[in-house]
Amino acid sequence: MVPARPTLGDIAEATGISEAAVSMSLRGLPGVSEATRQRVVDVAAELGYTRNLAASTLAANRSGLIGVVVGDLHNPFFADLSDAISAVAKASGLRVLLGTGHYDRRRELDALETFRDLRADGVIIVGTRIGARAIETIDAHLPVVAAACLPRASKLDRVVVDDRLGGRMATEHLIACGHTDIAHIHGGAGAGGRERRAGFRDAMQASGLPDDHIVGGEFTAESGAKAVVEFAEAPPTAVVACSDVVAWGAMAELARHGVGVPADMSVVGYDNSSIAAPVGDFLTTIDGDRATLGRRAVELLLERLGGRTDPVLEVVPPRLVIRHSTSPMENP
Amino acid sequence: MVPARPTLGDIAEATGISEAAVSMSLRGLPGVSEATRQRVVDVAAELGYTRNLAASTLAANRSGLIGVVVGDLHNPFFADLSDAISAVAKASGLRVLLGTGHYDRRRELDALETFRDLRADGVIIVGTRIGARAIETIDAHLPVVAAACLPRASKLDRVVVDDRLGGRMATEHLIACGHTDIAHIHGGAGAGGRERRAGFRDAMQASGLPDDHIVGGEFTAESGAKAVVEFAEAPPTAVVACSDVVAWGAMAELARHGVGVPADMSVVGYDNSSIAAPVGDFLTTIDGDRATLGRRAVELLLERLGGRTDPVLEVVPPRLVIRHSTSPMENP
DNA sequence: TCTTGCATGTTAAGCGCTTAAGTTCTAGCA
DNA sequence: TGCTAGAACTTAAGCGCTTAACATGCAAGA
Repeated sequence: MVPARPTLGDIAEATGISEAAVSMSLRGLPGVSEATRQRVVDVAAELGYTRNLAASTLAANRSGLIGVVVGDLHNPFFADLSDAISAVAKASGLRVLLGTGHYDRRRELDALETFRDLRADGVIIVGTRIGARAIETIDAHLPVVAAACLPRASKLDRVVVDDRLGGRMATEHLIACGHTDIAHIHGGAGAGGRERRAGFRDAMQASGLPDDHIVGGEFTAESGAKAVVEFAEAPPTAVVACSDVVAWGAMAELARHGVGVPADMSVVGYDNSSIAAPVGDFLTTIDGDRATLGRRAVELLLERLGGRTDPVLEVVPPRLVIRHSTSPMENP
Repeated sequence: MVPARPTLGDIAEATGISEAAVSMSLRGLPGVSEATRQRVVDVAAELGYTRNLAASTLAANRSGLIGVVVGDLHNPFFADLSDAISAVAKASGLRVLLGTGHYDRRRELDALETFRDLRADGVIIVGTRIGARAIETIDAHLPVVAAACLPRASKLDRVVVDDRLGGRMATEHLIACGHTDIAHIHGGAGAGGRERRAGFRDAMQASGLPDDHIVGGEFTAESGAKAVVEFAEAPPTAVVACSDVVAWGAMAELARHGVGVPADMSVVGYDNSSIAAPVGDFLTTIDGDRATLGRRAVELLLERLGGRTDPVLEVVPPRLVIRHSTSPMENP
């Protein structure tokens, strides 16, 4: 363990070339002949050289690292987003490390501070609950981009999904299918819950339909199941759920009552999460476009590193994914 | 952004104390009077000092960082395990960073190498598919502990759940409930799949029951759903799934077909993951004891750092968690 | 009164790298 | 032939910290 890892100096000695030239060779900088570079690379491989990131960070004042602080690893939406971020960052030659806090503000902040201390080039926070003040303190040191969350730190770059639009799109899809009696299972104060509900209302009002058939209250499957029970007396013909999980809970309950989806009732979910997978290619849902979200987050970070200073708020439109849980209203 | 962060030197100047003394003060080392320490701490706070981890890592040849390489963020078992690791490590004064590869060997290796280059004090790999050779190369530089996966690198410390026992426990529970027609939805070559299946067979054989009703093949919800379709012709009365996700997929499909759980069919999952939450306090499952797994992984790492050199393989027994997805067989 | 010893510092070297500012040396050109 | 430009390096300073080795002053024991 730790058997004196070779350094640039060792390579320099072995090749008879100066440390500086070795460094330049290894990093592919101009100013070294191709023959020399090749020799250096060969010797480095032979010696099992690995560059010391601590040393190069210190010397160059750049680490080539970006940190991602994820609020909750269990949320598949965030997991997808982190994956997207990693992929894009890697393409830009940056390495990505994750920190997590499992919704514990203190631990989230720890992660953020670790990245700051590490001299990461920048940080992307994903669905965290860190306070605006704490973020601004960090942002003074290294650029912070918020993805899928909206801290009230005005000077930050932020990328979010337009959940209100998403709620509207889901509802409009059902209206276009001919449904008029549509209920919404809402998610209360959870992430995007309010906006999605507002979108539902927008769509219903725009079509002159009643917008007050709203039940539920949480982002859980139970909430979905309970909602179904609640409107058992006077069931709507279609439902907009605030998330796929909720939709799934509702559908499970409907199945138990012998209500077929979409035959007897159409259901739209939200998130296009992998949680929709159990129901196969089944659930019509709203896709939050994690790929775009992740890509833009990295791009905004790169722009900041490139010198931009004015904050950007970017709203990514969601996408309606029509599958098989919704169907046109049959004319009676 | 990056407005010349204060250094130890700045604090030294501001307090009129040497850099060395400032360093010792900030780290709480002996050799400095309490009065001086307090003064240093105050001035540091006032100046907004944050320690440069790159510099201290370089100088001390220790980073206080441990890396966790997670195979798949979407697997809630791994997410839980990472959480457990973070918590324990933090209690030992170590900071934890995550790297992920989303089951891409190359990207997993990238993460591992990043930690090596960062001079992390050690690495815990969680359910990754990195090859044994690659791991041993890294292990030569910094201690690597494998959790919930069994790379064939013999010199490594490893902590695993006794999945064979777990599979047996799940099956025995159903047998104890009076079931005799029990199927297993297996997970193929995925982590623990083989062992869980072997455990299923152990239990069935021990009770003289047929052990060949095995379907499925992957650790996905789809696989679970497909399995249900596969045995639609001659459904068993109980099912042992190789994971909660798979059980969940199966149950979703069962629900669609109007098959009640546990009324018409008992289902046991595996992992006791938070994914069991959508189904509330519902899914009977095998608990892999992530807390113990995570704690032991960190402890083994600390022991390595403390000087132990002989490899350890630790097997943690699982626990049966009886909930409401299984019920005694009704006598016909 | 003269050591000892401890508490409280200080000095200085150095961790492994990057980079600005030289130094050679060769080739091209008038 | 002499001059210059560029290619291909080398030198040396320094990034911000840690740490071993050394200094200093003061209380206590002989």
